[in-house]
Amino acid sequence: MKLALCCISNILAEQGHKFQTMTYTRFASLPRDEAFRVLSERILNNFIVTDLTINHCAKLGIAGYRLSSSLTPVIDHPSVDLQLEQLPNWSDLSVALGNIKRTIEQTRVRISAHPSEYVSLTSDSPSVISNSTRDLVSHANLFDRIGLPNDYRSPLNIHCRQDGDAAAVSQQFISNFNKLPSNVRSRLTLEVNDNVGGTWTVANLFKHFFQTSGIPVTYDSLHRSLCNDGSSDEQDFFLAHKTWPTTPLFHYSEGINGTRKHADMPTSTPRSYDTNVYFDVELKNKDYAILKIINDSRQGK
DNA sequence: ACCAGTCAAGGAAGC
DNA sequence: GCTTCCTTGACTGGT
Repeated sequence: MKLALCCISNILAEQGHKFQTMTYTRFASLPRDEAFRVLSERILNNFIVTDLTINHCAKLGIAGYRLSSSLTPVIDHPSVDLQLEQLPNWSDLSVALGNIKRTIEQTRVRISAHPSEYVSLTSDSPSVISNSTRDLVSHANLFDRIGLPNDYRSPLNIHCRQDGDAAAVSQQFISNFNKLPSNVRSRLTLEVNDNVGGTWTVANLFKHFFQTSGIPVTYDSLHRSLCNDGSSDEQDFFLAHKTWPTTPLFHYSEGINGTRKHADMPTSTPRSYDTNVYFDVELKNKDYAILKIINDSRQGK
């Protein structure tokens, strides 16, 4: 069983290596040159922190890393829609991307991403679909820039958040999915939802997305416990497991007092049922939580 | 230096 | 139907 860090290393953050962001509102309020200067410096910082974080994972024995989905703020906003090449520090950004690519090649840390929960491929609103498409394409293009495989070894994992008639909702999803560029389609996976009594259990994802379209199902221990149709954890784990043509990338998290709110630290360890699997660890203390799981499992707890 | 409010998104859930 | 909630951490502006 291999563990993966989600977005932020708390250890590096304490050392001052933090991601930066910028809102569209702020960007639009500044004079153009100033806005571009601040934005491009923050994006460069984010690429540098990403490179540091992947190296950090490798050093700690953390086998995977989920990229932050806020590495390149503002540029994907519908009113901005910029390419990285159009930023004033593109040559520096290009070097930083090359460094990330080399780090991934050297460390062999498995890279993934989990685009915003607001990405929706089932909405009736054309603007929601176009915004979601732009977001997914941006992720996939960044993946390409840093040399990630164009398949499920580097998954782009999202949810189908629309509840309702499973067949109808999935049909609408697939209709929009089919319009996506291949570098998105070949990486896209769907995760079990966390809404109680929701439509998108592992079993429904399996039936309406994997069996019809071959889309892998991302098992999540906490979401599954909240959203299931009476099936056991083991049943759902294995059902999801066989949808992956490569080693699955699943999620492990623990809720506080039975809620979906993520706990700071683990009180248990992910169950891999003796299979080969990666787990994104969605606990708030991040790498501290992962190190605890690693230490606990070494001690046979 | 610190603190509270802001930002950003789309669907769910509650009036 | 409308409002609020959900979620997150860095930014922002006022003190």
